[in-house]
Amino acid sequence: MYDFRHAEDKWQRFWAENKSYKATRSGKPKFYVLDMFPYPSGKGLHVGHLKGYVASDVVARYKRACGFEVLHPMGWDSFGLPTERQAQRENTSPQDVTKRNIAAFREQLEAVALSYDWDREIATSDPKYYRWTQWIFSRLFEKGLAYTEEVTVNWCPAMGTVLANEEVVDGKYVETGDPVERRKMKQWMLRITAYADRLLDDLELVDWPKPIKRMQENWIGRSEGAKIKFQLVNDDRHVEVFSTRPDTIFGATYLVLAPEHELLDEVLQTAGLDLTEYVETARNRSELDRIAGASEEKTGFDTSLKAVHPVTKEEIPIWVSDYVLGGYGTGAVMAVPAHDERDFEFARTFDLPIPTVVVPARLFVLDWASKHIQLLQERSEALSIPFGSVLGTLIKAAEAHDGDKPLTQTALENILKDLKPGKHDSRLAVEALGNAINGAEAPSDEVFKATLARDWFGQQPSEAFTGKGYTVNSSHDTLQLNGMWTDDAIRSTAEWLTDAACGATHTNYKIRDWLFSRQRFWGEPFPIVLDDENEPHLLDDSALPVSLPDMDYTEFSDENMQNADGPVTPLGFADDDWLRPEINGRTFTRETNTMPQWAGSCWYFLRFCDPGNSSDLCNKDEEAYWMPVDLYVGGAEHATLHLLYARFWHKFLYDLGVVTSPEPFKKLFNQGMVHSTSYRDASGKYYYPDEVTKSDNSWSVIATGDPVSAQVEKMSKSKCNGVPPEDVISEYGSDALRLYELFMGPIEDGGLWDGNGLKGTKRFLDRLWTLAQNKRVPTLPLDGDLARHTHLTIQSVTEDIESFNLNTAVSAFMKLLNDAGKESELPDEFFHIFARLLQPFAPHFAEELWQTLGKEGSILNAPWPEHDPSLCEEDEVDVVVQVNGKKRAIIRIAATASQDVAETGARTEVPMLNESGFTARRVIYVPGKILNFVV
RNA sequence: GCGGGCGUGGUGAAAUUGGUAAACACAGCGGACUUAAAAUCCGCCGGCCGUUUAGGCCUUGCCGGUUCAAGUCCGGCCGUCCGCACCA
Repeated sequence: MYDFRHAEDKWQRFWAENKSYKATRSGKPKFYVLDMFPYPSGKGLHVGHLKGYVASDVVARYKRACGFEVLHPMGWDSFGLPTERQAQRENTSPQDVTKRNIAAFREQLEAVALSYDWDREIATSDPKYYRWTQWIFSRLFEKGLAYTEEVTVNWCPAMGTVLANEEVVDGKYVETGDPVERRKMKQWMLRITAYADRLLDDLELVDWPKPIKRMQENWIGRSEGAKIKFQLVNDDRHVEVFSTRPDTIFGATYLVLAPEHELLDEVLQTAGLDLTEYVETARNRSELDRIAGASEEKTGFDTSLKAVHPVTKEEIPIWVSDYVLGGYGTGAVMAVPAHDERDFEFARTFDLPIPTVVVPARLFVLDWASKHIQLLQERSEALSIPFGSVLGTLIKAAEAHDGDKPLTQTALENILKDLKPGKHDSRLAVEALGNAINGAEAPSDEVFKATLARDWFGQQPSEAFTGKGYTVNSSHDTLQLNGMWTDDAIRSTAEWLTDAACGATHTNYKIRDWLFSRQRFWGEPFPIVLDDENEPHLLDDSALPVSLPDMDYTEFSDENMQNADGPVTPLGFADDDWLRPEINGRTFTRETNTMPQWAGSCWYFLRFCDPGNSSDLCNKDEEAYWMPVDLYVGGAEHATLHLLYARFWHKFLYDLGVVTSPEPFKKLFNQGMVHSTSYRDASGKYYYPDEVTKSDNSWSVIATGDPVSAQVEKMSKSKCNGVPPEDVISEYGSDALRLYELFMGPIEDGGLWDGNGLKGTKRFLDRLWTLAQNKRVPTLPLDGDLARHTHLTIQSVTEDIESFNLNTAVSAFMKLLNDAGKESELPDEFFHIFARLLQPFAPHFAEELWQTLGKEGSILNAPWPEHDPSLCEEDEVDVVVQVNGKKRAIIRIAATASQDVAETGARTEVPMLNESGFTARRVIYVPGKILNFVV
């Protein structure tokens, strides 16, 4: 039996003593494999966290064996609120808590034999590290990308701090679920919006999962449109609106202001009570309330202000409604009820007119058809289907064919030509048109006109049409849009607006600037001091790092953090020695906010290239050699947080010339969340698996007999379903754990943790070990089927690692072992290859096996095996014989056999092929795969 | 509501990218070894029909299409998960 405890002790010590994973800049090609570094919480790691770490470790080890210089580092994202809270609870300092948690985390990671270069270990809370975080902030400040502003912020009372937009989902703090309020406060902001375009466009440069890219695109939310000015009646001021559809300007029958709109401030002084109350309530509404209101009926008030329509010069009313957001665009919209769902609802609610100015392409088809009735009728007769069906199918096909582009006459003619009975699913269109046009008879021109009129002009539309189409009802003296396709109408309108000096094209973004300050202690202090007027001054670089002061942390009780004037920051309690520095004879007050947790992780991958540098954040040569990160592995939950922030800072550093690549992470992989069964009683209290028992299909608590429900949930300590790796390792060993983490399923799928599954991977190692002890014959050559299977395994495992399909790599090992188990003697060569293939997956085992084979030194020095293609080829192959696609037999013939040979072979196996009257209409032969007789 | 993904045995999952569906493993069942249990080894293991055998039919959420051939491609449903959400 393989003694995993002995092997783990021995080899972990060996690797540490020999610094086996040390990365040094060399002449070799480099490969940078990075894991998202963890936040060292007091709860420790569970097996779910390890899945991505093990997977990236396999790649790191494989790349080393392939001759790459591999950088595979690990560190700690160690600033953060939970540590601060833990320190309060334990009456100690965040520094002490951090130190302890890091030690515990590192011990857990080392037990899994992750091949990190520990000499490069960093922690974001180390002053030697955050000195450079502050340095980057200083550069941002100098370039005007960091600024303070009185803004409406997401204030989280439970956390006692403000939060970034990215940290708030559904009006709650994404980490804890605590509600978030809106509050006006002066805060530090980073101008990420200045990089919006590049953050969006450069997504093309990286090999990332599509969902993550899509999430970033949506978050940045670029939309092209125009800003349009509406002059106020009897007033020289104007309201500016943003619209992505300036082409619908003739359909704009009123304006709507957001409750936050500044024009209202004055109106409110004379307005009636109802309006005032509405605006005040909306302005103070919490995020949660506002979201809840989205599904309700639209509300609003007429402000009694009037604006002049820029084209028609008609007077239109100005309303206020909370469906218009103060923070997006200009905080005001021109309402086009016929072509915007929200405006439509609003107009319905308040009984405002809904004039149509765009009609869908369908109309064009009808219009064209009305002029080509002859042609349609011919097709109708040729296909012997009703005229209404031909037309309906034509419309359906035209829309499906090119829904977003204008239809051309040629396109319609082609579609008509391609029509076959039943070829297109046209039920809906046929139904509608069949009724309208009345069956097989070709309708008259009048019928068409009547149909068009009824559908688009005659009555109020039943819903907003928001797609592209043809512009109608949109011509006035100087601007004629009638008949234009939407894209052209947008262009024409924009030109007109520019000429008339009442608007211009404009690109708008959903992304806002990044709120960059927090009212917490355990974060990076800003390199900023404030003068008596509260104006910020940047400290000289020589003053860095601005270290956190020693403080009595127990003072940070929740009561102390609040007072009548609002929140107080912990650093505000620091002694004057720290808080009130004297610079050039003048006394300043330090900025007492700290940076958010995301700051440190924005650039840590750079520091790993040169972690000890005290004169630079990273040496230029080191950066140029190692960067960018070739493979980055971590959870998808950072899609619009860390991954966006880090790209922003990286681009800024690129502009400064500090880094040489525009994007930091070339290839990204998301590991899925591991789930396991959790047990919860009626009150919501969770129990550990060993506290509950199952009888008759229901679960109950052993101690009390209370019933509990069992469900599958994300693995986490708080749900008592997080499995600690040390428990698994002591029973099955580190290598069996590693193999199981990978064997569970694809990396990105997460999967369900099944303790029994570990038996399989442990059994695999034990059986291989036994084979090596009992059946090894050193002089035996590796040949025949075993040689073929072995080399095929080299090939498939290599491909699997390259494409990150590690679950199938493990199963390839098992198949090879099952095959080898049938032999009575096995050559050394077989084990040599097996050990090297296994090294990235089961490193302790591979070392131990290598040594058993009499090899000198560590297997880490052995090169990755290469497969011999000539050994992989087979002389004879299985070919499936089918009749009409149905499997009838499998024949074994020469791989190079001709079709004649194959057919002869098939006839001896499948009697029905020889029956009189059997004639194949066609025979399809795919050598090595299939022989199909079609009758 | 919008965007994206996913749906295959009792379970986790494979399937050379259109060519033998269910590899590999877990669980289960039967057997060997053992005083016994564990461990280990051997066999069976999608469904239906067939007493065993031989064999046959069906099967990748549902309906339809393309193809000699569909888990894979196309269209439409249903279910599920994730992200965004009154973004003009």
